[in-house]
Amino acid sequence: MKKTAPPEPETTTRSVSIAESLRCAILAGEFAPGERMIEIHLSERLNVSRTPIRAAFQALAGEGLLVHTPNKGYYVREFSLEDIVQAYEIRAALEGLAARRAAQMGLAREQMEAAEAALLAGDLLVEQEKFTQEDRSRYGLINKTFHDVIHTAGGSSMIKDMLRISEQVAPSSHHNVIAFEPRDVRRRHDDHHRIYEAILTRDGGRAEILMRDHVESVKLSLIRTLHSKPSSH
Amino acid sequence: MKKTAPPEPETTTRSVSIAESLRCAILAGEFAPGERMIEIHLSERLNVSRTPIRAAFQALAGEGLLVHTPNKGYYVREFSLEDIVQAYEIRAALEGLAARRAAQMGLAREQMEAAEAALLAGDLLVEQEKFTQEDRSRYGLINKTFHDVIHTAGGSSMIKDMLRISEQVAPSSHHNVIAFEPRDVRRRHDDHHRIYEAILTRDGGRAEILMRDHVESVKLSLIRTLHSKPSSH
DNA sequence: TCAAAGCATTTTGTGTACATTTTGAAATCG
DNA sequence: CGATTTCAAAATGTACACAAAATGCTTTGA
Repeated sequence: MKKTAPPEPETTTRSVSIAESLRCAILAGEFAPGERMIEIHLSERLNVSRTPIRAAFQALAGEGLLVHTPNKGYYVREFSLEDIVQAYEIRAALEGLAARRAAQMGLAREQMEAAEAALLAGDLLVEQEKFTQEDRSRYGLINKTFHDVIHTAGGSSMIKDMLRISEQVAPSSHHNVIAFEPRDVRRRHDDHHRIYEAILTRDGGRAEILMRDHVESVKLSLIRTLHSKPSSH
Repeated sequence: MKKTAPPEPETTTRSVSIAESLRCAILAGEFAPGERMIEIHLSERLNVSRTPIRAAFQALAGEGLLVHTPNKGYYVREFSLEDIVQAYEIRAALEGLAARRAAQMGLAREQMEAAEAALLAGDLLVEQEKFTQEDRSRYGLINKTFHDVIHTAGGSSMIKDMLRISEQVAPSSHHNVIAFEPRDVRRRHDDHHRIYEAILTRDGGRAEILMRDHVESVKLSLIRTLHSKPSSH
C-alpha cells in the first residue's frame, strides 16, 4: 500500500531522546555544575534501564556537557571564568572565519532574506528607550538568527559543531548578550549592519575583522560586568 | 603496609583502552572511511562483550571519528576534500589564536627550551639537500612538538580539544606536511623561527598573522598537490 | 578526641538474554 | 525478465544480573 508515506522514518531511540532532554535540562541549569550524574537515579525517574541512560551520558560527554572519570562516573562540567573567556575568543576566531567565508562565497537568496529580516526586526527593537525582559529575549533570538545565517552561509558542519560546543560553555550565552545595557545592544546591532554590509560587498577581510571584534566585545562586556559585581554567580 | 604506593591509581577500564586502540587503528587507516563498525565482530575479535565496545564507539563518536545513526550503528567518518580544507582553515584560526595568546602571556622556561630544541633540531634537518623518508618522519615530530608548545602556552584545554579534532580530519595531517618538497619544508621551518621570534618579543598580533599564514600555506600546498594529481586518494 | 582500619552500601563496569529494527536475498507476481 | 513482497538472518537497542570499584560510616585503637 502507501509506500510513499515514510520518507522520514522518524525512528529514534530512547537513548537519543533522553540525551536531548538531559541536554536541555543541563543548559537550563537544572543540574548544578560539578554535580554527579547517577545512572540509577535517572533510570528510576525515567522508568528505563541504566543502558540508555549510560548511552545518553556518553553522548553528552562527547559534546562537552558532561565529563567522565573511569570508575567514578559522569559529572556536569563546570566552567571557570577563564574557560568562558576563552570560549568567547574561540567563538570570535571561528565566527570571524565564517563571516569571511560567507563574504567570499556569497549569500543565497533565502539567507539574504533571513538576515535582512533579522536586521529589520532588530532595528524596530533597539529604537525603544527601555527594554523589557521580553524585548531582551526577543533580541536574543534575533541575534541568534543573524549569526546562524552566517554560520550556514560560511561555515561547514565542522565550524557549526565547534561553535555549538563553544556556545554551550557559557550556558545560555545567547541570553547573556541581552543582559547588558541598551546602549551596548544598540552598538552590537549596529555591528550586525556593518558585518552584513561587508558580506554583501564581498569584503571578506572586513567581514572577518568586524565579526571578530563584535564577538570580542561581548567578552569584554562580560569581563567588565563580572569585575564590577564579582559576587553574583 | 605500604600505603604510600598508589598515588596514581592508574585504574583504567576496558572501554577506554579499547577506545584508545580503536582510535589509533582508525587514524592509521586500518578501517576504511565509511566502513560500518559492527559491535559483534569486534567483540569476538577482542574477546569482550558488546558493552565496552559500545562505550568505546560512543566515545569515538564524540571525538568525531565515528558517526552514529540510530538503529543503524556506527560508521567510520569520511571526509570530503572540502572538509579537509575547512579543517585547515579552522586550524589556522585556532592556532593563530593560540600563538597570539602565547605571545601575550609569555612562555615558561621549559616551554622556551622545548621550542628552541625543536627549532635547532629542525635547523639541522633542513640543511640537507635531500630528505629521506625517516627525515620526513622526524621533521613531522619536530613540527608537532613546536606547535604543541604553543598550544600549551597559549591555549586552554578547549582550544587544544578543538585542535585535536580538526587535526584528526585529515588523517595523519602532521605527516602530510612532510610529503612536500624540501623547499616547502624549509620555508615552513623558517616560519617557525619568525613565529617564535614574535612570541618572544610579545608581539601577539604578528604571532597570530604569521601562524595563520603558516597553517594556511599547508592548506594551499595540499590543494595544489591534489589538483596536480587528483587521482591519488 | 582523633585518626586509621574495616565493613556495608552505593555506584559503576561488564556479560548476557531478549526485543526491535534493519538488511539482504529468495520467492512471488506482473 | 524485472520489480515488489516476504521472510529469515544479522545487528542494534534495552533490560537485567553479577562483578569490581569507590564511597561513607562505623568501629577500633592509641
